[in-house]
Amino acid sequence: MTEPMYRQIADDLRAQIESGAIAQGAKLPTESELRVGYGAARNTVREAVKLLSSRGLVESRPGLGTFVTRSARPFVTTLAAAPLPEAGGAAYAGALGDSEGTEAVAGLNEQGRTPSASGPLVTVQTTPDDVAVWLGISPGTQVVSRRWEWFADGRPWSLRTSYYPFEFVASGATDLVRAEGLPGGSVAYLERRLGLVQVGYRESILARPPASDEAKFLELPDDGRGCVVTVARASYRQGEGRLIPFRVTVTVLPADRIVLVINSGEVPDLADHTAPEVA
Amino acid sequence: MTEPMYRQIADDLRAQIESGAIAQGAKLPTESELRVGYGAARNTVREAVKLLSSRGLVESRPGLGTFVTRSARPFVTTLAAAPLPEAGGAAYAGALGDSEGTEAVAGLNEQGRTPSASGPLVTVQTTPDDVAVWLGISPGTQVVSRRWEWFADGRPWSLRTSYYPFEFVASGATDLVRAEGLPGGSVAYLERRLGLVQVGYRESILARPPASDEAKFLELPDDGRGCVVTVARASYRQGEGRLIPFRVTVTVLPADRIVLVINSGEVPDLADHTAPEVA
DNA sequence: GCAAATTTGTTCGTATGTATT
DNA sequence: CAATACATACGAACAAATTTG
Repeated sequence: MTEPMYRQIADDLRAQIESGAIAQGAKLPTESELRVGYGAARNTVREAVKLLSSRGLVESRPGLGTFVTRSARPFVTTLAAAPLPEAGGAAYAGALGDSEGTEAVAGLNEQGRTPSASGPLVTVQTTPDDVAVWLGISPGTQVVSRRWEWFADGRPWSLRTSYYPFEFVASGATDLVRAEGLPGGSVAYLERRLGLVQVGYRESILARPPASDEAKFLELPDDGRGCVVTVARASYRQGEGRLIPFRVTVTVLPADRIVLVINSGEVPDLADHTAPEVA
Repeated sequence: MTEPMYRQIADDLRAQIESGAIAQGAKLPTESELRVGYGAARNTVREAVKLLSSRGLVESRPGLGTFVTRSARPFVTTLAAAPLPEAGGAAYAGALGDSEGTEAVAGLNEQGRTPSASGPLVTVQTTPDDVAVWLGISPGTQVVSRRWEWFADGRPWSLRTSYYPFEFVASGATDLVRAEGLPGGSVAYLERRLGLVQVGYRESILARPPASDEAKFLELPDDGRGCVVTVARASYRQGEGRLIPFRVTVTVLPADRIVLVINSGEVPDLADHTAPEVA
């Protein structure tokens, strides 16, 4: 029942970090010092440090040393804003995903962050299987995908990809395949062009390890540590006596730098009462 | 700029897994076989396998071998249900956190899952710093914490801890310190006993590595792989001309087994149109 | 029930490469 | 260039878990 030595060392170091005995940003003892201090082989203390590193508690840099990770102020994103039942046109407007311009990240401005985006990368492709299910179309059908890369304060912040049935383009929504932002957002464009009115949407949130392209863009270490949070939104319109999905947007965010917020009923302004950020 | 050998091996194995050449649940070659196959030392192929393991792609079991992880059907939890403005009493009722009984997990029943809970573990403690901020009370103040352990299908599903200012007990809400469920939930109890009416709440979602006690209960491997999703809810009441937080509930869920869903406006039933679950 | 074989887990030692100052 | 510190790679030995004969 005795713990392996590298776990004991890791637990000891973790306790020192969490108690503040080793402060944020401070340098850990070098591997040689740890080797002597714990009376273990260098490989063994490396196992311990790797455990902490894979948990994100410390970061190692060759030639410099190993440092306690600084927790950065997270980007706060408000998900489901209060419903806007009296707005004309679309009955519901969401904070994350409707707009393609800077409106989509207005919340970041309020936090004193400066958001920016790459233009959309537009591709026509065979539907990914999962997207086909959400859009209610047959696997193998063509879809238009529009991918944006978002930055906040110059740091990568999110990857957002929207999928539309290709038939929308054939029906006249030709701007969908132009690599430019759609004024007012794609939902408004589809309403103008095809008369599709968004009456609601469903968002699914999950956390998972990053794909390699995601890890690369979001600057997540490619060693399996850290994960991404994805917010997948299916937008619905009324049609044929039932609700029909007409767009899917997937937003991928780095888990260690974001907080998602949902307000229900009457709540104070975020500035007045900070959102819970669990340590 | 050449990739380290253990990464090349990991990439090769990952490609085989993702292409299906090694099926879900199938056994990887043993470390000895991999050593011969890749012409590397055993420690090197172990590094490669560890990388995949920390990403959750494979699981190793002593004496048996290493197997491709089976992706389980996730538990779907609906977060912000449609607002209930016409309900008497509390203006807003939430799906996750208001009720202490089985109502809180009714959604699981609909999925054919059988939820169960341990009784609450009640403690009176000094306020954790973060909780103090959300409750708007001074650090060092006493709070009542009520922790529930939830299971679904016999598997651990979530840890839920609610915090209340201790003054509520002194003011007459003495049942808060009893280790029993409160009929109708604690929000209803506080309204009956103290006249506190919940007018809204804010939920903050984030993903982070598990604390060691969380990893233990949720049966997450203690090797840093995997993370937890936390949903922290601050509940507000109207008072003194402003909104005052009166309760904080933190729910901790295993990231690899859950999906959070938010509905806005008109959406189909979940059973009719499956929530997006991004692969 | 027990012993052997198989497979992963832990620990050590050593050597060399690479990034930073 | 030299010193420092982490990264990679190899080899070896023993421990612990599991299955099989």
